[in-house]
Amino acid sequence: MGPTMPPSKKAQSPSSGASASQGMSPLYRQGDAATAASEAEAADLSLSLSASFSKAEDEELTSLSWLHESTDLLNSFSHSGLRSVSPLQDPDDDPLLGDAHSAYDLAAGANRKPPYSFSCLIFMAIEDAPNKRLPVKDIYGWILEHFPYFASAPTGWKNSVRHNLSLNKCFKKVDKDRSQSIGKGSLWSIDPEYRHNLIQALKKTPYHPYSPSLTTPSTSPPTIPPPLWSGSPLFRKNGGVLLQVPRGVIQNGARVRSQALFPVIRPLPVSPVGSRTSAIRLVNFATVALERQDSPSRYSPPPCSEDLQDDHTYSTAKSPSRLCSSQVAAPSSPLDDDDIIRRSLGGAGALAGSSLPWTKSRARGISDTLPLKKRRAATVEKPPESDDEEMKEAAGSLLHLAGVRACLNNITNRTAKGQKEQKEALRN
DNA sequence: GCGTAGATAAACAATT
DNA sequence: CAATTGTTTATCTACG
Repeated sequence: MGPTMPPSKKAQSPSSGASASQGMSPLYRQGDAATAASEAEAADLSLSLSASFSKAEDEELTSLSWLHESTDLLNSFSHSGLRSVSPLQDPDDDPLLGDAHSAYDLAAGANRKPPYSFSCLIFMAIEDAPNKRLPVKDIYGWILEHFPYFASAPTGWKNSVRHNLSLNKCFKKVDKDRSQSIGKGSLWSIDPEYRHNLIQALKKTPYHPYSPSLTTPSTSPPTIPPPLWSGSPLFRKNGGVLLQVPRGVIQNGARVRSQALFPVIRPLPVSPVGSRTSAIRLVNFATVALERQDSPSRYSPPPCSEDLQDDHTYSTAKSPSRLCSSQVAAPSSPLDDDDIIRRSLGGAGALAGSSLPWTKSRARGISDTLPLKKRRAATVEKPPESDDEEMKEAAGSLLHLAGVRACLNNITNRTAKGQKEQKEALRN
C-alpha cells in the first residue's frame, strides 16, 4: 500500500508546473481575489523572506536578529492573502483544512512530542531559570509547561530526563545551599565546559540561521521543495514530496506559549485567527523557511530532529570522524565545529584521547572504575555564570520557534509513522 | 554489518 | 514507609 499521502498529492510538486505565477516563488500564488495580495507583493514577500535568511547567513546575524526579521516578514506574510500551491491548496484533500484550526494553534505547536532531545529540553529549562539551575522537579515542570505533549505522554519521559541528567556530562549537580531547602535532590546546572556543545546543538536547529539544514550545499534538484519537515524519514524516502497535514495535528497547540521566557524574544506576531488559510500561511512560511536555500546548488534535505542529536543527549559532541561527516555541512556557522569542539575542550588537549569524554559513562575509560556517583560527587561545582548571550539567543530562538517546529515535526512524524505502519501492515 | 547516539525501560540505591 | 531522586544497565531504533 502506498503512503498516507493520496496519489494526487504525492504526485504534485509545487514547482513542477504548479506555479501559477512567474517570477515568484513557485510555492505561492494569488489566493481569493478578496484577500489575495498582488503577485508583486507576493514576490516581494517571498524574496524578502529569502533575503532575510540569506542575510542572517551571510552577515552572521544573531538568531535574535534573524528571528525579528523573519517574524516581521511572517507578519506581513500572514496578511498577504497568499495561498499555497502545495498539496495543501486542495481543501477536499487536506484534513487540516477541514479542521480549520487556528493559525495560532499551529504557531504554538501541537500537543505532540517535540522534536528536541531530552538534553535539549533540559538545557532550555535550566537556561530559562533565573539562577541557571533547577531541581529535577522544576525541569519536569518546565518541560510540561512548554511541551504539553508530556502531560499525556507515558511517564517514562521523567525517567528519561533523570537518565539524561545522570548520563550527560553537560549537566552537573550543584551544591545545594543548606539554607534553602528545596526538598529532595539537587539542583542541576549546565556544565560550562560542555556548554558550547549544547549551544552548537541549538545552532544546528532548523530555522536557526546557522542551521546546516539551511545552509547545506545541494546535491538534489532544486525544483522540489522540501516538505514541512524535510528532514523527516518520509521526506528522505519519498523523494521530497510535500507533506499534507494530518487531521488533528495542531489540536491543543495553543497551550504552548513560549513568549516571555526570554524577555528579548518577541512573540511571533501571528494573529490568532481561526481561518484555515492562516494556518496554511504559517505552514507555507515554514516551507519557505526550509526552501530558502532555493538556489539550485544549495538545496538539500534539511535535518530532522535526529540531527539535533549530534551534540547533545548523551554526548554533546561527536567523535571527530562523525564531526567530519555530518557537521561539516554547516558552512555558515561562525565557527567550524572543530573550533567549537576545541574551544569547549579549552584547548587542553582533551582531544588526545581516543574518544571524546562527553558522556558520563560510555566514554569513561576502562581504568576509570570509580562509581560514577562518587566521581561526580567529587566534581560537583558551583553553577556557571550565565553571560553567554549567544546561548541565550540560540535557546530563545529555539524556544520560540519550538511551537512551529514541533508542529511541523509532528505533522511529518505522524505521516511518516503512518507510512511506516502501512508498510508494515502491507508486509504482513 | 558495524559503531554510535539517543530513547526507553527497568532495577536499584539513596534521600526526604 | 512511600515517594522522589539519582545511577546504572540493557535493549531497541535510527543513522552514517
